[in-house]
Amino acid sequence: MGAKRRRRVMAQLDQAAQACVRAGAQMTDLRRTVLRLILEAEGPATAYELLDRLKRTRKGAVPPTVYRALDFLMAQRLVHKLERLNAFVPCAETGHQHMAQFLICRECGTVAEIEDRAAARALEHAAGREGFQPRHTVIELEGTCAACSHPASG
Amino acid sequence: MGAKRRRRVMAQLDQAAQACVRAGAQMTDLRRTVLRLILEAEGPATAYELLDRLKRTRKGAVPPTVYRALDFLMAQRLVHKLERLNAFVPCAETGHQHMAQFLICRECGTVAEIEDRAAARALEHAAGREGFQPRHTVIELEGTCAACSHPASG
DNA sequence: ACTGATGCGATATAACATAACATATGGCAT
DNA sequence: ATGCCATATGTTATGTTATATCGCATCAGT
Repeated sequence: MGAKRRRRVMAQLDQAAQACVRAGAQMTDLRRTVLRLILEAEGPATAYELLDRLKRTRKGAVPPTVYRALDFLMAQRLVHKLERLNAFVPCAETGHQHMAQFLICRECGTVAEIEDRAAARALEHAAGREGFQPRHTVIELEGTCAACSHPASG
Repeated sequence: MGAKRRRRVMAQLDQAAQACVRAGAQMTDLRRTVLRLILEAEGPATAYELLDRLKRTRKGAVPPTVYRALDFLMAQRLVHKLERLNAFVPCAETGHQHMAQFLICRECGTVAEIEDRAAARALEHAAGREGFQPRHTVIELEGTCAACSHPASG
């Protein structure tokens, strides 16, 4: 189903471009390409993996090239960084602001993004009690996913 | 209050040593020294900062020296790693297992460790709904602490 | 003494990220 | 059209964080 997937990626890229227009941000060729590479990746992609892929179509690409694009994409909330993996994934809920939470499987490397409102609220309240104003929150649960917990069951 | 503080660090080191005995783990000189450096630090300490300090008393210290000690201390839950900072802090609740949460101030660099049971429960439930078994959880809120939010108020 | 586990020394290198300065590109006021 | 500014990207170099690997020493259990 490569064709179907490519169409979905294209749609996501168009959505992202529109979001940038609304935000008054410039979705350039470079940024679009890096976002595409992230969307096309099977799982989390490291900056240097993205760089290697980027080089295929952009000869002079070097680390700052990709890190700048990543900074932009993160600022636009189109991409998340997984701090435990030093790797990047597309934002699953592009558009609305949210406190993303990630389930990282140690066995198969799969990453699932969830959004548990109760947990988010609880953390916001806990921060509030301390007089703390959160701007960016990292929530990453590392462990074993359902598939890897029930080996060869299905 | 240097003397008071030194006594507190000593007490924490002794506690840690006892915890290791109970766990059947060896608190060696190196590990004890690295833990002491972390306890003595004003805030989060990076591995290479610890290495520099360690070198003063241990000439041949190199990165693996400190990383091995850190791995041990984290396994014993005596030290936490802050993923956003690539830095290490002592565990505030040494002894009982807990899902630590950190409030990291961007202004002053202060890090507070809290433990909000409601948030922890919510995340555990959310993970459970996905069939995910968490082994290690990272929760880090980056923002502005109370002191930095109310500048020059006191 | 033998053996296996572990802790650490030592060297090298991998992986991740940014600083600093140069060059291009496009909008816009004159 | 020209000059100016802001933004994006190119370019070079370097800084920062972390691990692989091999070897030696120590020590508990047999």
